[in-house]
Amino acid sequence: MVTGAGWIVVGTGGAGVVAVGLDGAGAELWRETFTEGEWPDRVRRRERAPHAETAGTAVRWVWSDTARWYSPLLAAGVRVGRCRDLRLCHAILRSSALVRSDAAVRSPSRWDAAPAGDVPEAAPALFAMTTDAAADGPPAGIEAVLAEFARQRAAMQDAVDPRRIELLCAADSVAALVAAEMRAAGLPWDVAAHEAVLEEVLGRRPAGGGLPERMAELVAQVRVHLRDPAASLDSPPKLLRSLHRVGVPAASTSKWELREYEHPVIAPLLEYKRLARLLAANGWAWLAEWVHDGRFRPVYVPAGVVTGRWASSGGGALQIPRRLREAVRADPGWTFVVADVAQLEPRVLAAMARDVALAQAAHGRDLYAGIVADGTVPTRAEAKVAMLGAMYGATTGDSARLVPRLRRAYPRAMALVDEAARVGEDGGVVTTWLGRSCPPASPQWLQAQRQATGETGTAAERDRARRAAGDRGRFTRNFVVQGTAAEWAAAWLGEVRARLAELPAVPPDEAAPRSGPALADRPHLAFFLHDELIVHTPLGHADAAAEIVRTAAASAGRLLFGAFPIDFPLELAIGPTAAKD
DNA sequence: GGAACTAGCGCG
DNA sequence: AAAGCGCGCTAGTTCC
Repeated sequence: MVTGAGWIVVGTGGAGVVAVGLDGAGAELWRETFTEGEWPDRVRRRERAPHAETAGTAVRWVWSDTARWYSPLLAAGVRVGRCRDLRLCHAILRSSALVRSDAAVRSPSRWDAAPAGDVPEAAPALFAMTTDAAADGPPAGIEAVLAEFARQRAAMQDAVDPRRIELLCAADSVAALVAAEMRAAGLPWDVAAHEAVLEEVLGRRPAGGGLPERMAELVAQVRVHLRDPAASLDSPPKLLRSLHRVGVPAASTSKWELREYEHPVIAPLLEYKRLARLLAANGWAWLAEWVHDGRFRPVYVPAGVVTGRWASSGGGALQIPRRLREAVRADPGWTFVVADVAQLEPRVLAAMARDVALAQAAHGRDLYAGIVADGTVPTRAEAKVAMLGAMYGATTGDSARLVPRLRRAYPRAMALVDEAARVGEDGGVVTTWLGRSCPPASPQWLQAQRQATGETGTAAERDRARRAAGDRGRFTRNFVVQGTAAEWAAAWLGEVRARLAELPAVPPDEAAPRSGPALADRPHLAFFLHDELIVHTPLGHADAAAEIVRTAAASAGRLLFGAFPIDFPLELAIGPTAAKD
C-alpha cells in the first residue's frame, strides 16, 4: 500500500538528531547523525533532492510531534511536503474500532495521551529535543520513534479497512503541518481597525483606566433602574439579588432569561453585558497580549477535540467575534480568499449514509432550501432546526417535533444517527467514516447503568442512569457526524495546502515578510475554523488560489466518499478584509 | 494567596 | 425558541 514511498524517520540520539531513511516496506536504507543546528539544512537538502535510494518518490518525514520538529524548520525558512505525526496517529490507532484489538500499538505505552510538545515562540532552537523527557510530549528518542512507527504501520496493514485509517492518519498529519504553518505565518491583524471597532462599540477608553465611555453610561443607567448607585453588574449573584429587589424574578442573569422580562433595566443591562463581553474577551488587553507586528498567532491544536476537530490554546482563536473579522486585513499587495462550506455536517451525513434523497436535497447551494423544495417541511427555518435536532438529538420543542418528518423523507441518513445514538446509550463505541472512534463509556457510567437496572436500584438512581444514557446517546449521535465533517475538512485543508505550494513564488519585493521566512513569498493558509478557511495571497495569485480552494473541496469529497453524488458548495469571497456578512 | 469550580458567552 | 452537539476564555466565587 505504501510501496515506493520514502520515509525519513527522525529522533534524538547521540549528540543530536538521528535521521533514518526507510523504503516503502520499512527496511532501513541509511542513517545519519547531525547536530540540532543542522536540522533545517538537512531537511532543506532532502526536500530539494531526495536521497538516491528514495529518489523519484515523495519524502515523508516521520516524527514524534509536528509542533516540536517543524516549528524550527519554519523559523529557518524550510517547509516540508509531507509528514507523519506519530503522536496524532497513535491517538487514532489506539482507539480505532478499525484496528485489530491485539495490535501492538494498542498496548499501553508512553505514547498514550501524550500532550503536544510546547514550542516557545521565540526559541526555535531544539533545546527541548535533547532529552527523551517523559513528562511533556511523546518520546522523541530515535529508537522509540522507529519502534512506534513500525507498530503503527503494522496496525494499519492489519486494519479492517487499511485505506480509511491510512487516509485519516495522513489527513491529521497534514493538518498538523497546516497548524504549525498558520502559527508561523499568523493571521494579518490591523490593530487600528480593531481599536476603531472598540471605540465605536465601547466608547472612548479612559486614559486613567476604568470603564470605556459607553459602558460607564450603561452602568449609570442600570443603577438608576436598580435604584442602587453601587449595584454590581459583574457578579451574577449580586446582580440577581438587585433584580429581585426591583421586581424582576429572574432565575439567572443569562441574556436569554433576562430577555423575557419587561422592565426598563433589562435593555441597558443586556447592552452592558454585550459590551462587557467584548471588552473582557477581545478588548485592548487582548490586542496588547495577542497581536504583535500585525499578526495574531494563536496555538492551533489539530484533533484537539474528541471528535477530531481542531482546538486552540491561547487568544481564543476559534471564538473571534464576527464583528472583529473586519480587523483581519491583508498586507499591502496581498488579499484574502475567504471560503466556508454551506451546511457541511448534513452533507457529510448524506454521504456517509449513502442517502440519495438527502444528497438530492443537498444539491446546489442551500441544503435547507432543498429540504423545503422536496416537500419535507414548509419553511427553511423549520428545515434547519429539524436537521440540527436530528444531528444533536433534540428531545423537546419544534426541533424534536419536526425530526420525524426527516425520518420519513431521509430514512437512511436518520437511521445512521439514530443507530449511533442507540449504540452510545448502550455503552458502545461509534466510529467516524475514516475510523476515529469515540472514547469508551467510563467505568462510572457503566457502574451507574448496572446499578439502575439491578434489583436494588432506586428511582433516583434509575433516573440518573437514564439521563446519563441519553447524554451519551446524544454525544455519539453527534460524534459520527461532527467527526466525519472534521475529516472532510482536514482533507480539504491538505489539498489546499498542497496545491497552493505549487503556485510560483512572488519576487522578494512583493513578499509579506511578517508571514515568516517559509511562507512570505507565496499564498498560504492563514486561518481555519471547522468549515471555513482564509488564504492570504498576493493579489496576482488570488484568482488561482480561489480556484484551488474550490477544486480542493470537490477533491476532498471524492477522497472520502468516492463517486457518491454529494457536493460541497462554498461561499467564497476575495477581498482585502476577511469580514463576512 | 492560589487551585478548582461555575456562570456566561463567543465560535462552529 | 433557548431545548439538543463540540469547544475556550474571563471573571467571580468557593475552598483549602
